[in-house]
Amino acid sequence: MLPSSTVENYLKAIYVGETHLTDGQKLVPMGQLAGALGIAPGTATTMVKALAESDLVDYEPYNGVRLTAAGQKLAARVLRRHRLIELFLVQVVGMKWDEVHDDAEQMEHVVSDALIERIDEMLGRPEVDPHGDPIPTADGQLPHRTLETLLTCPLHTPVTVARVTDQDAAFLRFIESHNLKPGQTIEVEARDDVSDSVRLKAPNGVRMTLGTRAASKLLVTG
Amino acid sequence: MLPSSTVENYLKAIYVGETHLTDGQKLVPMGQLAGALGIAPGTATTMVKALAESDLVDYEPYNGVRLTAAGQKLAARVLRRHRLIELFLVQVVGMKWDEVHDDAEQMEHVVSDALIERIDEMLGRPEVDPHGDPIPTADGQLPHRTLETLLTCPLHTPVTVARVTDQDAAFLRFIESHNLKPGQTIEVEARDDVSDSVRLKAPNGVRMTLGTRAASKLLVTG
DNA sequence: TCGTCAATTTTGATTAATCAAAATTACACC
DNA sequence: GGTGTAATTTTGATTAATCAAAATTGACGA
Ligand SMILES: [Mn+2]
Ligand SMILES: [Mn+2]
Ligand SMILES: [Mn+2]
Ligand SMILES: [Mn+2]
Repeated sequence: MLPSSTVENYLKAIYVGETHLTDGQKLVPMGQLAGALGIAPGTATTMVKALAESDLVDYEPYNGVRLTAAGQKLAARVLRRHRLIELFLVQVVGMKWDEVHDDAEQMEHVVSDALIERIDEMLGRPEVDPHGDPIPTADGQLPHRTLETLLTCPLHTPVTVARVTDQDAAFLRFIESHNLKPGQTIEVEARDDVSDSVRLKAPNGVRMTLGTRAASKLLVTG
Repeated sequence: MLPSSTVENYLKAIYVGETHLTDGQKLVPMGQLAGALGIAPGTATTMVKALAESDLVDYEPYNGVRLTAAGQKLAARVLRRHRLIELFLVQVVGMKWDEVHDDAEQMEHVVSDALIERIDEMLGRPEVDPHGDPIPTADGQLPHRTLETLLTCPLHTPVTVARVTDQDAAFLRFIESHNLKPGQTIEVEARDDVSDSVRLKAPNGVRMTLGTRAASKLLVTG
């Protein structure tokens, strides 16, 4: 009756996948799900049918999958654990923000509710993890902030980095080494479509240029 | 190639089982192993044959099982993790010593080497866990202390509690509430075979009586 | 309208871990 | 030395999770 790590990973992937859906879409395609989980497409289909059987998802063959209320609750719980654990490993244990993801990926499935509560308390009921990702509340709500990317925020205006949407360790180290972690204030000076780049001023006043691909992964508040 | 949680649990159970063997015995009986893991005897037989195939154990049908050097190394690693995690949860996270076992039982299989090293460092390379159980060293040695139980230690002589060999939460709470945790100094005042009991003086001077069963679970140093 | 093709599903297998219950074995006792 | 019993092993099945490759579907462009 209690969900396996595998089931938890599927639900979490669907949950996150839903937040990435463009505009009107309501279903996460099976291919995207399989890709996110690193499994064969056929495996995802089989598993999703089983999840539908347990009323954790709604499944429309050939269209995709969506969480039910029950599925959402479980998924939010796992995501909450993941992000609390990441923050705990950084703040309390002193690990680096680029090395906590894999541990959190495993620990999210096994730590007790008592330990999670203890962690949440130690951290002072935090709202975001080390990457600026919002932490679902204990009752399953995912706080939503409207953020802009470096591609859409106003030019020549100080903005604060709020979130980095790429868990890749090399990318995170790059961000850190250039003082672009969440909390830092920066300013976009120019964008150029032709050169596919964004020029900005880092907190220390240093100028630097990012490709648009990378720039789109930095979310900021005005 | 990397051992599953299940394999790690088998190896750890055999490892601990070996330390409980009376004098000349060298093999852990299958029944004892199955009992320790809470699985059916036939399951243990099947699994142990697979472990033998991987050269992690030596298996003598109808006699029992023993770890090879390779098996010992893996088992010591898991036990080290378990005990470091328990101590970490008590010392750093502030959990109680009677509630950390189950979390450690799961986390021992999933946390990264980097996290374990960080924990070991934070704790100052500890030698024993919250229950006084010795922590295997990073190179797989299990430090051995010769301890006596409350049934064998000298009478009317101050002794220090060094280890409590029962993970049961109710028992641990009892020990704690009577100030008998490792580190406390106590004195055995009398033993009586007929009444099956041991009378002792707790640190605060309070007199109390334990049954021999319970008394045998408290290990002390002179 | 139709064909193509990418996405998806189905099929057939495999691996790991487990159980219940039947069969076997060892050994201790008479 | 036989025999009974407890421990152990074997047998036959089940469940969860996965893959590769074949089959199917559906949407879009010609
Ligand atoms: Mn996970
Ligand atoms: Mn994160
Ligand atoms: Mn374990
Ligand atoms: Mn312990």
